[in-house]
Amino acid sequence: MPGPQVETTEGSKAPVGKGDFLFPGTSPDLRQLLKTHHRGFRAGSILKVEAEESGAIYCLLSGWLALSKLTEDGERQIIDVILPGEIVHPSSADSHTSWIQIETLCYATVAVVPQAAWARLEAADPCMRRIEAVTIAASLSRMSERMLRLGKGTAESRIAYALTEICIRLKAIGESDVCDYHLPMTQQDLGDFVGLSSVHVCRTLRRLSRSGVISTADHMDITIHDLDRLAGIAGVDLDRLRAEIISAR
Amino acid sequence: MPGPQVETTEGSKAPVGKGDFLFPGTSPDLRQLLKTHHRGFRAGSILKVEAEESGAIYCLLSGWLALSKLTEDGERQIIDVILPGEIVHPSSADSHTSWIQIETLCYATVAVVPQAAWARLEAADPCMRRIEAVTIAASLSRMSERMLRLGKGTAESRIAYALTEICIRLKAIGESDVCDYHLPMTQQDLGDFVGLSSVHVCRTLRRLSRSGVISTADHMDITIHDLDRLAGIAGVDLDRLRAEIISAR
DNA sequence: CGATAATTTGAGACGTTTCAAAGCGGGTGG
DNA sequence: CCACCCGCTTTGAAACGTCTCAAATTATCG
Repeated sequence: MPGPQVETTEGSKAPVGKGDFLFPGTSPDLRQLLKTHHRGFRAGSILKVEAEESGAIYCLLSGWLALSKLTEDGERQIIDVILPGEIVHPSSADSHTSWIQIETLCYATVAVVPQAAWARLEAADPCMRRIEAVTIAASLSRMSERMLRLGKGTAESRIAYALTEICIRLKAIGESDVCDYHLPMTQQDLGDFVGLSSVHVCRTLRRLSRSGVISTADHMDITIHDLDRLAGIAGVDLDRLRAEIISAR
Repeated sequence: MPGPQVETTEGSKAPVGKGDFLFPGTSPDLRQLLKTHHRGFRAGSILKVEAEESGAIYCLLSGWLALSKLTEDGERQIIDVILPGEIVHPSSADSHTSWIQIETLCYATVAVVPQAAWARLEAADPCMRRIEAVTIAASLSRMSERMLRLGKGTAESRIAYALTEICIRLKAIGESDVCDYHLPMTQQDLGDFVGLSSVHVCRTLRRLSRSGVISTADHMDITIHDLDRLAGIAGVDLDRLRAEIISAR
């Protein structure tokens, strides 16, 4: 695990995602808010530590985030991966500390909006409510799909599910028309995401390649050759999954 | 797995939970709404099937619910356990099908409130917003704590965590002052909850009893003799956990 | 081009599952 | 009221999947 510092500096790679266009039904007020609090974070930055004081909402404009938890002995579980256009509410039930650690998986631009400003916007613009409800529903849905495979489910189906889920979500935001994308994670990260050791992630990935379902190029460039077969291995109905985790628009 | 039917009949056992008193800052309107849509379900009823059309919000007044997912080959993962005073929003991102199966773990009374009525109440009473936000935050927090242990974490720590979480939540609603409660689940259910086979749940439970941390009596009566030690095995900081999953009030 | 991090592969250890069978308990019908 | 039955728990033994350790290989970056 690298030792990432809290960074605000501009990063190196071209950003993924198209900013405001990602947020549906965007009011001028929201656009303004996002622009005002817009910040860049380099890969591996920690935006928020778990149990830390938290008074802001995080809107991802470009790049990838990981929400993670750490065990006492320093092992990491990635609870969710956040893509451009998604919103993170880090406040837990006590409404002032964070339930999660927020880190960047690559260079990312994020609008860190203070809760007060967010609440004002919410009150002013009724359609914000719907966006939020849908965001939360999608996040619960995909978390529970992953839990299902963490509990029951082999290494193959966990990896296959993760690749399928990411693929579908990327398509929904127009990042990948074909089933071909770059995962900005190491095999270690992917292991922390699906509950496997990095060694076994490697083996599983290679088994999937050998069987021709996917192929991988340098540093986690994934090509899905047969999405239906991958979904089969994941044990997921693609249409049902899309309905559950993709906003209706 | 039993074959539970969709039941609406009154059940047999005395209900757990005190109805309206559980919902904080309860407005007369909410009380009225809960009373109107109040229904009883016997143990093992399925209130909602996954991917089914869903147009209601479920407020649990008494008893226990399980939110579960099924794999293609019929295995079940319990995603969350719901206690009296908690609210379930089954709508997924497409906002009209359910992301989860809802079932009763014992006789339960539930207010099944149509979305329209709920939305009206939400619009009328601003404090509903806060209740909902806190409910969702708590649910995300405890789901992610469980994911952390599903991914990393031994059988012992998974079971220990589940028992700890339930204990803390029961205390918060005044159901159990001492660390002594009845779990309305079989060992199979508990296994489906923490991602273990029922056989291994049994072994783990007995190991925990033999070491004196807990003891179990007939059909899942749990007594926690040393909550701190149990929390230690679970790898959880009790105060941090309470802050994350218990509403501030 | 050397240093450092990430991937790949092998072999053995470990924890959990599966299969099987034996106790226990509670409910039902005779 | 007893006997039976069925579901749940308990225990053992073997099989299986994943992890750990270790070393070789390959990419990345200064």
